[in-house]
Amino acid sequence: MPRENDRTDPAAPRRPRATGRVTLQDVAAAAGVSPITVSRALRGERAVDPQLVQRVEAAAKRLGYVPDPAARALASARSHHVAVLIPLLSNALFVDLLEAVQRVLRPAGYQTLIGITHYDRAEEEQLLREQLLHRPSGLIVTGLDHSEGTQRLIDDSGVPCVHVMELDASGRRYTVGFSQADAGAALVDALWAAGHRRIAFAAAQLDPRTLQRRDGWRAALERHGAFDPTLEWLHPAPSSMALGGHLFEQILGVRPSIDAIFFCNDDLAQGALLAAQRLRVKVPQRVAVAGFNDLTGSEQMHPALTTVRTPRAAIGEEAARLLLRCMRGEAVAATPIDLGFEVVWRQSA
Amino acid sequence: MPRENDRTDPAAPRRPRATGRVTLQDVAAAAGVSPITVSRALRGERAVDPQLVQRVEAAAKRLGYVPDPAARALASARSHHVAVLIPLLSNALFVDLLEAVQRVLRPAGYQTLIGITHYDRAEEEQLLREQLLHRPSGLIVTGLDHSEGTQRLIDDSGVPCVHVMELDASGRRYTVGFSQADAGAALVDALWAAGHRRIAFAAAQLDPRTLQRRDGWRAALERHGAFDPTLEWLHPAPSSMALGGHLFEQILGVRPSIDAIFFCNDDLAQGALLAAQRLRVKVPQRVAVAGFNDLTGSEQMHPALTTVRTPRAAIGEEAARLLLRCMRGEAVAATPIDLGFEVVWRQSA
DNA sequence: TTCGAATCGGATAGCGCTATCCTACGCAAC
DNA sequence: GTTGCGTAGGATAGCGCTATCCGATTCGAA
Repeated sequence: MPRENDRTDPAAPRRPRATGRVTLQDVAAAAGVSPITVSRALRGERAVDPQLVQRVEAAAKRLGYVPDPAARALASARSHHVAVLIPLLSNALFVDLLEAVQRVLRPAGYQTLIGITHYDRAEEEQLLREQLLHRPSGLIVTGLDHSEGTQRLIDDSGVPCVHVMELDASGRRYTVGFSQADAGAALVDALWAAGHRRIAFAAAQLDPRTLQRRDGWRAALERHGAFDPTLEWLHPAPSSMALGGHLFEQILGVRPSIDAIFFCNDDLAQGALLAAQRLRVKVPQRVAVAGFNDLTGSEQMHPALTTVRTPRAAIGEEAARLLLRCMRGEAVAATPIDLGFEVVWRQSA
Repeated sequence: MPRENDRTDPAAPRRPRATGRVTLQDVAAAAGVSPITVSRALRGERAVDPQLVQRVEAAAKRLGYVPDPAARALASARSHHVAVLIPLLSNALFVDLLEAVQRVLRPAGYQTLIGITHYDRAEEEQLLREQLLHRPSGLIVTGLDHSEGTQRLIDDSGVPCVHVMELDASGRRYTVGFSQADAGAALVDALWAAGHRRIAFAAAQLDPRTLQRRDGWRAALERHGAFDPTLEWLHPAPSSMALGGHLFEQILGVRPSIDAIFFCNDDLAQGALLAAQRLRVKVPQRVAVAGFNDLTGSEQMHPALTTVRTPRAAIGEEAARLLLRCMRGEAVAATPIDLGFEVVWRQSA
């Protein structure tokens, strides 16, 4: 009896590698059609006789056929990956965004590749370069401000790309988000309406969106004739509750006349509220505190934090849906999708 | 002049698709060797003349060659993906873990595929099934408790798998973590040493690790002869600061004799501390509060939260390193890697 | 009727790599 | 010599899919 690898006749075809996988071939044989027809039937590509489609689908289901992503990617030069670039996962904002994106993309058959840029444009570029190797079908990136190389990679790749969290009215990019500047201004207007007059802006990280909020804060104050550059407190370090506490203490120490502080995000603001307790500073009587994003926990704070609720889950879903349409090849207008925001008034102001 | 697609001679080879990509072929031509030699030289597979290796590497670098992951995956039946399954991203614990994993795996050339199970065993199984399609080189999963199907998928796939956050002494699985039960017991001992006698355990989510902490709490109390089943408060809902507040209020209302509460995680405990402020309950005088994990913010709380610091970053790194060795085909003993924990004593107890 | 156009299944040839087999060569043992 | 064996480069054949070209058939318009 010949051994497994006995190859007396060199012309005999080599035994195929037994991978145990159900292939298109198997489905084709079972359905009595050619492999290419199976491929087309399952992808809904080109017109295929509905009866055949049904037969193919039945066979595929019966055999438990699942297409091989690698083979697909190699043959079509497109994977079913979607690359998502976000600055951080330690900010609940981006986690909510990401979960929403996956909720839409996964049922549609797309794998999300997550890239964490740490607010670093060079790292973003490097990540994008790596992810483009996988020939993603789509791209979701945070914000509009990228390195030249990043922008060129996006453009040259020809991969549909949706920018989230900011809006671009130029019509050259797909954007889903809201106006950070308007949101900043709206919060200031609310504080103004409540009687606060010396409204400071305290920020960390200083990413583009933070600075846009700052611009909104400034514009609103100028409108009220109450802008003063010494009200601006910018700190380049990453946001944290601890830093929020430090800023709070420092601001009140240096500028006691300030009667409200708009922190660029809820992390800082929560830290400030806790520092206020330690320092026995009455909020909002002595000074009002407001944050941005309305993270979980902000409502539990004591006093509860006044903040701006941002629609990150909706942004994620909408961005994913928009991307799906682009990836399907539909012609979609690049109109900015503004999902707005909401000032949430609570006891801290 | 013939048009691009002018094909007068049907026997002439079709023009290759111009993808613009630098392939192995190109490098081979530039280095004056065959493609397979380039492949071997770059992968360090088999013995290749060092001079040739150098020539090939130089050519690859000069041309900017980067291997195509899809082609590689298809030919070798192995991608350079590592699938990571974690319950949540909204818990900083897992974010820290994930960042550490990526910090080790990315420089080694591996892409992480993140799967979020939402503490749902069926969803975990489904995610794993999808991710295995990509033929990952390795797997990192949270905990030891999985559905039968999940376990079978892992075993049958033959993909090296590291379990994190718990330890398994059976020697049949790779595990990196610490003893959740010991950590729970250690915290109880510390509370006991500080004079607390009626120590409640309050938990949400009720995942396996939470219950192990409960077991540690119970074992310690029994050792001290102070166990009482009415001290146990389990709530199946997901953890949140809000829920922590509710539990705190409820526990003190129903069992006023309780003088310390061990919350199964810092989220709940932080919520409890905030609720204490609202309710004007003195912590730790009236009741001590302790948490678990030492998340950012716990130190800022007022009073600062007593908790257990868990080495999640170290766990992520160690797990990734272990996995790398397995993926390289090294024979690695499946000894549990215990990275310990540390009780962090602060003002809340 | 005739011809162009539209429709749809199939044959063929890769996508860019790696597994596998093969062979040439050098070197030591007998 | 010759046999044996280890070493290292190369030829060949896919991995499982899809792009592309073909051709048979149908149909409406001229």
